[in-house]
Amino acid sequence: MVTIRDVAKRAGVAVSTVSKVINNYPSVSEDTIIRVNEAIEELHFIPNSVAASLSSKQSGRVAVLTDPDGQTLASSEIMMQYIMGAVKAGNEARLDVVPLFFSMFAGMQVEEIEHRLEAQNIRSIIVCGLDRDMTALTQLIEREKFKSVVVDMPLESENTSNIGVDHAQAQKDILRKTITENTGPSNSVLYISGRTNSYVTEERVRGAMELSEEMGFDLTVMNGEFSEKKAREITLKLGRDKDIIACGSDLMAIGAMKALTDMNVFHPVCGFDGITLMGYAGKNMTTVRQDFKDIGEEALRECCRLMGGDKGRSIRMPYTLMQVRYEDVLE
Amino acid sequence: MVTIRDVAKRAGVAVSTVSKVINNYPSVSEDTIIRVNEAIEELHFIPNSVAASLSSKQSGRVAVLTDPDGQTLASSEIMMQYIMGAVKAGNEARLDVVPLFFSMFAGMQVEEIEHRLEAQNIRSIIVCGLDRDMTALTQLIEREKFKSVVVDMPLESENTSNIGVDHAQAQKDILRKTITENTGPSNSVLYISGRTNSYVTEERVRGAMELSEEMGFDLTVMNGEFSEKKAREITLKLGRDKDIIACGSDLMAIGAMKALTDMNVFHPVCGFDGITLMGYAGKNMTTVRQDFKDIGEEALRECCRLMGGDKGRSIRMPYTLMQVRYEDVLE
DNA sequence: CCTCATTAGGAAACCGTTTTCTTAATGATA
DNA sequence: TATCATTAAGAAAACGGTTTCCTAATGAGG
Repeated sequence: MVTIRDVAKRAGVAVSTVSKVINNYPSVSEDTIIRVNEAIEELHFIPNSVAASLSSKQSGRVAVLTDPDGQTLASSEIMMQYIMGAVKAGNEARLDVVPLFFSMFAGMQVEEIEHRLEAQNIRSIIVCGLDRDMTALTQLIEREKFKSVVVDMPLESENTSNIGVDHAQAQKDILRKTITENTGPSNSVLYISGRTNSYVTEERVRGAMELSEEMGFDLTVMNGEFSEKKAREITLKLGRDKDIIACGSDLMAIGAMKALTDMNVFHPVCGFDGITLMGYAGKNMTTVRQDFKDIGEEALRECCRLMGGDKGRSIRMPYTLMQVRYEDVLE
Repeated sequence: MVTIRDVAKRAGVAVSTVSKVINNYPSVSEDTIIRVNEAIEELHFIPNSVAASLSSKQSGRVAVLTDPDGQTLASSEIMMQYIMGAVKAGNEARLDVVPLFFSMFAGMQVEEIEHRLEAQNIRSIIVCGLDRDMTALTQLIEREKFKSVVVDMPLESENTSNIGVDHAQAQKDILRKTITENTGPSNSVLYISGRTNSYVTEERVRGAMELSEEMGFDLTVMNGEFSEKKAREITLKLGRDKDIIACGSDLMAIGAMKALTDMNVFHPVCGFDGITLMGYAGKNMTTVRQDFKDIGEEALRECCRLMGGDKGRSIRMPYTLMQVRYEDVLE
């Protein structure tokens, strides 16, 4: 393995100088920079990230915490996107990204989790799929020992940023689109919501309710708990008499659509997320497509900013409204 | 952060002694072990894996190389399972697992990939989703600079193990089951295969052909390239006159089933993999369920063995035949 | 009782970086 | 010309472990 010493020798400078060049420190002359970079090129030197992360409290590593075991079947796809995005951005920023899963910390106190993260030189965490009732993880973020970027939870502080789409607005948009594009009476909407301990549920429900006031349609909200099965049951019971079924997640939208199909009723259904599975569920479905990979990337970049000293903030990501078609799945 | 020095002080021994206790070295007295472990407990000491991996050529880190961008939509779920399994087992073995994606190495020569891995202190790699035409990655494995565990490729050497189910046997089993459980004539099977540059395709096709000889049914093999669309097209063209459609992957099975449904034909279809998506595709489908998470776990354990000095070998993992039902998806 | 082998434990070097000090050299100012 | 900043570069001390010696103590063998 070629080390920084080899480069230093080759360039005829001290190791510290090479390090400064690598990290773009000021107070290195143009000449030296060139000489060092040549040596780096010639020797195909790549700095050892493990050593860097050990010696530097700066170049910390960042953990992506996800919960692919979590409630929904869709989560595996979504979590993978988050991870891919973060790993990709981490690669570009020369930052080690380590994937961790909620299940690893099951039953642990905050302190222990903290120790475990410290023991991996983790300085920053990205948390995806956090619910209100996950106290240990929430505490972890709030104690601010780590720079945190939380996806879809309104946490914000000196060391904590949050990121995600504007769920309320997106819900309004997709629902409005669904209503206006369908010629039926559309004055009666069944909204099947996600679990109530989830922030996105609150927001999405709020969006739906606000729109119902604005447009003056009838809105029934039922708790589908993010469960396809539950959504199915609710739809079987109440779906027939409604004009439109709106769901707080794609998975529930699928459950609802299956139920409608079984009943031989053909109301439009809209979901939320934009998972691949949607393509397989039926016709006349729309959804809000979030770009989870982009979110993962941006979350990692935000980690860098926080580690660089920036204050926590709120980041809203774009989304798109889409008509679901099986043909799209076939690429 | 509490370090090994703190523990040493507390236990009244040298750092080296603590290290020996942590790593279960011999030549430490029972007494000392107990004292040290008490100190570890009391201080809540967790060894820093970064430092360990820097100082020790032994405690290397292992990379999981996956390709979730890859051809199939299913891959995101499958790759996630591999990663989860590996991370879980890595956690237990106190080994850092770092996720990497094929796309990161696109267009690179082996040497560069090697350097990049070395620069992360990676000593062992798990490769999932490798195809015959990925020369750089194949070379990477064959140069044996790293201990490799390859999923579903028959690579084996001093430093290389392979792991996976017996694809030929599994294909025979699922096909036999599909044939015997369906009362129709069943003397004519359409087999839609995966891409030909893939080892699993060879094996699965071999299995189907062997069974066709053994049981004396008619077998037509078509190349579906692991594509749902292609499988759909093939089925539209040839499916009607067959009795059974067998596919080299679930995704293709779904494409085939959709095509049959569109044609109002109801032949049994069998796939391969056991992805969640199958539950949404239709009735009368069977598949071979692989436990990708288990494979990931076992792969990581094999990395440990290889790093411990064991020679490479071949590991066959169990699989199950299953009837696909939407109800199962609803758990 | 002396020698030799064996064992328990410690001191110190090392892994490959970063970072903090120093020092030397340069140029500006008085 | 003497003084003081300022800048470029190097030496050395971290970072938190592992590992390689080395020493002291113990017990066995003669």
